[in-house]
Amino acid sequence: MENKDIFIKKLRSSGLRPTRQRIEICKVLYDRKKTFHFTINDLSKILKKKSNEKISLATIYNTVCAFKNRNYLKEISINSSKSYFDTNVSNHHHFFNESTDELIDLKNEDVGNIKLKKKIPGKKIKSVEVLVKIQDNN
Amino acid sequence: MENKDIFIKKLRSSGLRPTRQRIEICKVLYDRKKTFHFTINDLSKILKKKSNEKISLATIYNTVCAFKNRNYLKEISINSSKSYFDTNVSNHHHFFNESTDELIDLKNEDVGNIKLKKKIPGKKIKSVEVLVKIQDNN
DNA sequence: ACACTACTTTAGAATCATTATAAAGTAGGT
DNA sequence: ACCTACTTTATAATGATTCTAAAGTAGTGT
Ligand SMILES: [Mn+2]
Ligand SMILES: [Mn+2]
Ligand SMILES: [Zn+2]
Ligand SMILES: [Zn+2]
Repeated sequence: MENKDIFIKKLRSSGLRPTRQRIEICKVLYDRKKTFHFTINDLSKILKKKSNEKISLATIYNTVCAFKNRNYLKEISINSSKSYFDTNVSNHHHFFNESTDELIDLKNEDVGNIKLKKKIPGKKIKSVEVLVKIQDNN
Repeated sequence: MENKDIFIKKLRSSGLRPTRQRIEICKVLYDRKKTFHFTINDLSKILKKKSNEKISLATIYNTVCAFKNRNYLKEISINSSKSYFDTNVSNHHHFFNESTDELIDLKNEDVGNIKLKKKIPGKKIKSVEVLVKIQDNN
């Protein structure tokens, strides 16, 4: 399991000791090929299924928050009821399927280049992101 | 006060009786020239100052929610901690000033036309909105 | 104007996501 | 092995939002 070493590095560089629980969290987050979009509740349920450890919500929040601060995870705000996180930390755009509450990455090339014609003096731009809300054709 | 009649119509068409409290809420929301972006807490504080009535949070939530359902208000999700509402109910884009937690409208013409090159079969697009996060120059 | 009924207001409780607390457990250095 | 700082976890606290139910009010009809 060479990935484990990568996870340990991720944890250490986030200021966290590599513990059993945190390694399990890393496996769910990063042991996959595609981008993972999730809520804390999603992550918690997956951990309950896939891992033998019981991992408390406090530990999950703690680890996710540290990864977010270290820019190993990105937070996405879609609606007020809960927070989404994204293993794709680059600036990018999203579809949000309101029928399934599912987030889907949009590649930057799938969205024409966005040129802002308005500037605000004394302010710098931190990000420009597009959210496309979609629904099932009923 | 001809505006009062407009407020009464808004309320009735939202399925609400025009009460003292709801008229006060309407005044704060709609008796202004520019778009108003607010949180429930903002609105509550303004009502405490500008109005002699004491208006409970329950009434504020109730009224705002009815206006949102009737499309007299639009909800904007910026971060997970609280919900913003907008008296500009058209599809439009925003600056969000992270230094002040302030929302600012961007006109559609201030953002180049956005052409999506990716479609998702069986889904229809409900909205395409851009959020530009800005911060004070240090 | 009076009465009736359905809708409204409100204080307070309930809920839910998230954060904080603090006691018991563990990792890493010596 | 020992020490100490960091971690885990159950549990409590918080804060936004929603719910409840009792007291108040608006609209309708008389
Ligand atoms: Mn989910
Ligand atoms: Mn505000
Ligand atoms: Zn993404
Ligand atoms: Zn707006």
